Amino acid sequence: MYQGESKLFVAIDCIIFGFDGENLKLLLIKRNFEPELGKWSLMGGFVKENESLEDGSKRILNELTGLENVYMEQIETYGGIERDPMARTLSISYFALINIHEHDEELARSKNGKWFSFDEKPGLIFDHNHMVEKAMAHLRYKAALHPLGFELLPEKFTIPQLQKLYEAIYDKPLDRRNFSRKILSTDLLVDTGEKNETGTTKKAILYKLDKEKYEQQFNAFHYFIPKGLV
Amino acid sequence: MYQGESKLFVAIDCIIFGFDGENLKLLLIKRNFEPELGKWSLMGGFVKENESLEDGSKRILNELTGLENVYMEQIETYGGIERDPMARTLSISYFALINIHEHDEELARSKNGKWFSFDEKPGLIFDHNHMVEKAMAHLRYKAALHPLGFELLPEKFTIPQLQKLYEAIYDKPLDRRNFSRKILSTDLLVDTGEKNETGTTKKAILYKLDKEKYEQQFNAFHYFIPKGLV
DNA sequence: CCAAAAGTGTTTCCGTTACACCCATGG
DNA sequence: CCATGGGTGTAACGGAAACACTTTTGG
Repeated sequence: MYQGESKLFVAIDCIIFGFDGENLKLLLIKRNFEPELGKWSLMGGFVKENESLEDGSKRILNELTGLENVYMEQIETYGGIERDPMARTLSISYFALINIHEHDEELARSKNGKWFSFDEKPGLIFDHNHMVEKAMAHLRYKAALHPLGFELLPEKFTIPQLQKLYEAIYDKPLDRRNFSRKILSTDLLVDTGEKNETGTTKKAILYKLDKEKYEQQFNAFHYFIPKGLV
Repeated sequence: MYQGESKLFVAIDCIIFGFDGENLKLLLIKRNFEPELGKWSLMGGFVKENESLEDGSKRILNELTGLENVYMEQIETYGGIERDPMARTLSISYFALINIHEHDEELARSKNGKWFSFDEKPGLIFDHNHMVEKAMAHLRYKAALHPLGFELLPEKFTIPQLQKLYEAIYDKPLDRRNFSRKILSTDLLVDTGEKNETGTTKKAILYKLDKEKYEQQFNAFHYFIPKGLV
């Protein structure tokens, strides 16, 4: 069936974002395999004959982080003829937003994984730099209008933490008071009654997501950042 | 190289939108080939070994419409295991916005192509219905914020025509005066000095796109439709 | 001179912004 | 008691929405 048509290698590459409280970070691997052994790249793998793309992307993310139930989104499929010098290979990029403190550090280390801030990120193989840029642009685009940011934080978090995240995403300072009002006006946050214990000054309120409203409202337009920023 | 990894069939399917002045339409084909001979589907084809995705999508669109230089955008890649009963096949969906009056009708007819409004659209094979829905959602999402609509109109067009297009996309009536002001405030339109001759009442001004500004501002956020609509 | 569609103006309203003050905490 | 960061309030501004009037055209 479909005789005479070509079959192609199809890979999945994951752009894995994390947030450590100060900087937005990217999880990369130093390749101990060919091609481009010894260079940095995104975590990736081939799509198997009996595996859906969704399953494949989850599997590949899990191989490096040990995580399941992570927010992932298919970004784009890259299909230039010469993008992989070994053989014609398509690559479908997925971005993943993970809570950086929950992943399996041991596992990541064993796969030569390392977190990088954007200002110290090494050059990557193939078109992976381009994939990262595209994913970053998508993150900025989407986080401006949709409550994406929560995916990068722990289950309980404070509004100042969320603000730091948005400031990291857009690399711009935001007004505390306006940001707080915008976030609270979405009605997506529930006061847990607890306070952040880590601070040396006034303790901030710990909120958690109202999962139900979050699902429902995810496609509504919000404006988490000042207009004209993206 | 990459021995032991699977290769997969990879197809491209095109969601082709057109606008006839009243309704938003979709160009579909009645298949005279297997599988699903005799049923309706999107125009598609396989990606060739020596062809990039971009070239492939253009080729496939051209085979049905005879058009080149069409606005196309990659939407999503579908990779469920069972989506094509003949053989495991990925499909990358592209949407195309074409000026319905410029395509090669003869060619389209020879390929069993036919335009459908959304309310008379037949059920489609495989996951093509889902692809259409996704593309439609993308059109709504994007046209709300970016000046996409122009791609569907003739080179010279009037503001009322553009408004009818937006009303078709969102299936909602819009306020003439506010819509006109919004569009003109973008500064993307140039008055050609000509007037639309077809009307039986007051003739509307024919505008054309300021291509340069269009390219520059395409990624800026506009609000062509009232908030909360999408 | 009438109907139908196109063009332009104005007021109102609401969300965003820009800014100030108070409160809690640990040292 | 003071420095630091967190929470809340308010006035001013600007863009969007709601609405009305005038103009052009063909019949």
